[in-house]
Amino acid sequence: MSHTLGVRQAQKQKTRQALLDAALELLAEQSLSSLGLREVTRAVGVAPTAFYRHFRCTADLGVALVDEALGSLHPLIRAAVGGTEDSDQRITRAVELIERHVAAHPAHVRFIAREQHGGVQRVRTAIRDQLARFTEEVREQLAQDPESAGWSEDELRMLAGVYVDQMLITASRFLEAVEAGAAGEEERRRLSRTAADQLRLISLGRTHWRD
Amino acid sequence: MSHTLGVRQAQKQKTRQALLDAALELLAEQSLSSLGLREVTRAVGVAPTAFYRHFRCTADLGVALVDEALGSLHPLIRAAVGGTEDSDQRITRAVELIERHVAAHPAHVRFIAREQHGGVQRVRTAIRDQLARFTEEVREQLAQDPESAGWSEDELRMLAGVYVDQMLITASRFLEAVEAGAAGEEERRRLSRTAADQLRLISLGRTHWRD
DNA sequence: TGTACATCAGTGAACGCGCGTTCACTGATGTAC
DNA sequence: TGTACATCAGTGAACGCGCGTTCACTGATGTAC
Repeated sequence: MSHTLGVRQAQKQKTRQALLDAALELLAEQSLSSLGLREVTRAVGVAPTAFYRHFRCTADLGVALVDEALGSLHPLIRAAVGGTEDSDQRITRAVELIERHVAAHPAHVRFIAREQHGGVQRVRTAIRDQLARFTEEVREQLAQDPESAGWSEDELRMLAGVYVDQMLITASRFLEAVEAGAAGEEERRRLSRTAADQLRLISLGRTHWRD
Repeated sequence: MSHTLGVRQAQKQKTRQALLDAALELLAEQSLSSLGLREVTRAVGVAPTAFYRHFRCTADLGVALVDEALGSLHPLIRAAVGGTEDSDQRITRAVELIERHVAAHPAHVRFIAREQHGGVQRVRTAIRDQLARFTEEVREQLAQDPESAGWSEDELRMLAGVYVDQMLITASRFLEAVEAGAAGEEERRRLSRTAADQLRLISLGRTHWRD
């Protein structure tokens, strides 16, 4: 008979999520360092003071948004990098996964792109740490590939870094096209091709690294 | 007998530059979308209303900062990409140029990294346009290289894009190490090596693109 | 099951403060004669 | 060179406004017996 949460806890979580959602929406048009606590509570429809029941300040809320945006992304990273098809198929699939993720979660992608170098130190740090984890995971995936024979750990990390950087740049480019709606459709196709070519270029460099 | 400016114009320019400098310094700790006009004038030591003699709003000041930060960078880009030495020497030189530029103008680099995806549309657009110009310039330089025989214009632009993206990422990584001061010196050396390896990887891909 | 008490998410009034913007101004610089 | 007038960068007072934070509160939910 495990009522998992209780009415009070459930309601609290709901309000907290409403604050996160409202903040994310407001952050489409501004940076976290200018986001006001009152703006967020006003958008949700609660008193300003209710904010303090969930976060100490907007920077704390920002860190929670980083977890929400990137914490659940690890499976997608593995899916994008892993796989047993040939190189070209993997690249096509990776670009598609990125495009779909951006279309499904544009606000999260924008938040990460914006706050990665944004004005709130703790949020920057949280993002950098998560991206470093992604790089490690990609490195591990690459290490399992027969093509990585003879590569040092540092070299694999360097390669993984290029892939992660490239995926983030591709995501933020897709974002602009997604925001343009139907008008950006051709741009999206063009971006897909360019992104795939750029990944191919990097993979080619990888193949010949040990020449 | 050409007194180039006149006392009044010269004084105005001086104040304008002081506003730009003060804003850039304040933007070390926050984003443009939260920068206040009064903060800037207070830092300079003029009345808040003096601001309006130079800019209509902080977004306008931001666009002026983009020009200051990127407008003068075109010669450096050419120097970094061009040259007749062999590939490895060019890469080493390019990474050195980036590192020196970041050390000489850390605030400018941070501003561009931060506002590239920041909360002020017109500033984002100004940065994107300048970066697109860089990509075109790099493409033109690459086109002159014998190694580019058989490459289409789009392929060269794709390659130029990878180089520009990579240089920007490298610059923003150096920035973190530069901010750490003496403590970041080893990190800077590590970054130099990684950045050079990443450029080598891309150049290798380039060499084998037409295989 | 019912009762008495504890917890705590959300309220609403109040505060002092800094913001962007307006306006009429001052006085040094520039210009016409 | 001197004079009379125009320009305009910077001033300082004033405004209404929304901000973050404090505090004592309310009333639904949770808990102990």
